[in-house]
Amino acid sequence: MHISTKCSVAIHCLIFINEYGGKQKVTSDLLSLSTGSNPVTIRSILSSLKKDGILSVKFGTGGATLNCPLKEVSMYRICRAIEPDFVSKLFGVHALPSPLCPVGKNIHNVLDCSYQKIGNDLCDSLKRITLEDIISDYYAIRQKTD
Amino acid sequence: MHISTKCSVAIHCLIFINEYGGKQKVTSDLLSLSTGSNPVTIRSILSSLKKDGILSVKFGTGGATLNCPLKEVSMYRICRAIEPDFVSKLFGVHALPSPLCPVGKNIHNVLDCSYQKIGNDLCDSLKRITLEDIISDYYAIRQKTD
DNA sequence: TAATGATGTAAATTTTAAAATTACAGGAGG
DNA sequence: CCTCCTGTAATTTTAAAATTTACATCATTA
Repeated sequence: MHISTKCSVAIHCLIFINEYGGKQKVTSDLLSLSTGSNPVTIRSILSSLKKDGILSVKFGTGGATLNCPLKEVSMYRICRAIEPDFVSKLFGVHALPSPLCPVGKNIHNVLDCSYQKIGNDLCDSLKRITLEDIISDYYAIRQKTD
Repeated sequence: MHISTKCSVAIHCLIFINEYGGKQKVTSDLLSLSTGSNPVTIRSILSSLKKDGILSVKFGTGGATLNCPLKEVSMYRICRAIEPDFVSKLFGVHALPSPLCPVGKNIHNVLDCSYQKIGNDLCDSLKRITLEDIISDYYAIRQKTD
C-alpha cells in the first residue's frame, strides 16, 4: 500500500543497465547481486519495464538494454509500469465504516475528493523527474565520493 | 510504508467530532462504532492528534472536542501528527545493495535526491487541503445522496 | 544436436508491518 | 465507592511484500 521498494530497485536496475548495458550482458543474476534482491523479483521488475517499452530483454541468451531516451522515462512512467494503480494505493482507507452513521456512510466519497487531488499532484511531481535527472545525480554523487 | 489508514480514520474522527462533539459525548467506543476500527486504535489516534493540539480529550469522564479552527488543520498536520516521519516512509528502498558495485554503493544517495523533491511536493500538496475543505466536501456529498 | 545459460512464471514459504485484541492501571463524576 | 472512560503495554492476528523453489522454454555454441 506504499510506493513499492520495487520502484527503487527498478531505478537501480535502469542506472546499471545504462552504465553497463553496452559493455556486458546484464542478466537478472547480475542485477540481483548489485541490488541485493532476488533474481525472480528482478525478472518480474524487468518484465514490467519491458511491457512499458522502457527496455528490452533478450530471451534465451539473456541481457537487458535500454530502449528509450533517458528523458522520456519519468518516475511516473516507472511507478506506473511497476504497479499500474499505485496512486489509489497511496492512502490506506479503513474498510468497514458504519453505514448507519452519516459520517461512516459518506466517508469514502469524502476522502476520495482530497485523495484524488493529492494523487494528481503526486503524479505531476513524478512526471517532472526523469531518468536523465536521476543519472546526472548519480554522476554528481560519484564524483563527490570517489 | 504507506500513508497509513490511520490518517483516514483520523479524518473520519475529526469530521465526526466536528459534527457531534458539541451535542454529545464522543468517546473512543462511539468512534470505534462509526469507523469500524478498534477503540484502542482510536485512542492512539486521538492521543496523537491531542499532542499536536488539534483536539482535546477529557480524561476520566471522556469525550473529544476540537481545539482549533478548521482551516488551521491541514492534511499535512494530520499526517505528521499520526506518523511524524511519514514522508521518509513514502518510498520503500531496498536495504542491501552491493557496496562493491558503483551503482549499489551510491544508490541510496541518488534515490534520496529525487525522493526528497517528491516528498517536498507531497507536503505542499497536503498543506493545501484543510479540514475546512474536507468538511465542506462532506456537506456537499451529504446533500447529493440524502 | 545436445549442453549451457538465460528468461518467464506459477506456487509455496518466509518475513515484515499494520491492526486488533487482551489486559489493566488510573482519573472524573455521580 | 461504583461506573464509565482514558492511556498504554504486551500479545496475537491478519494481510501484504519479498524470497525461495521449481520448472518449462528459448537462443547460442561447442
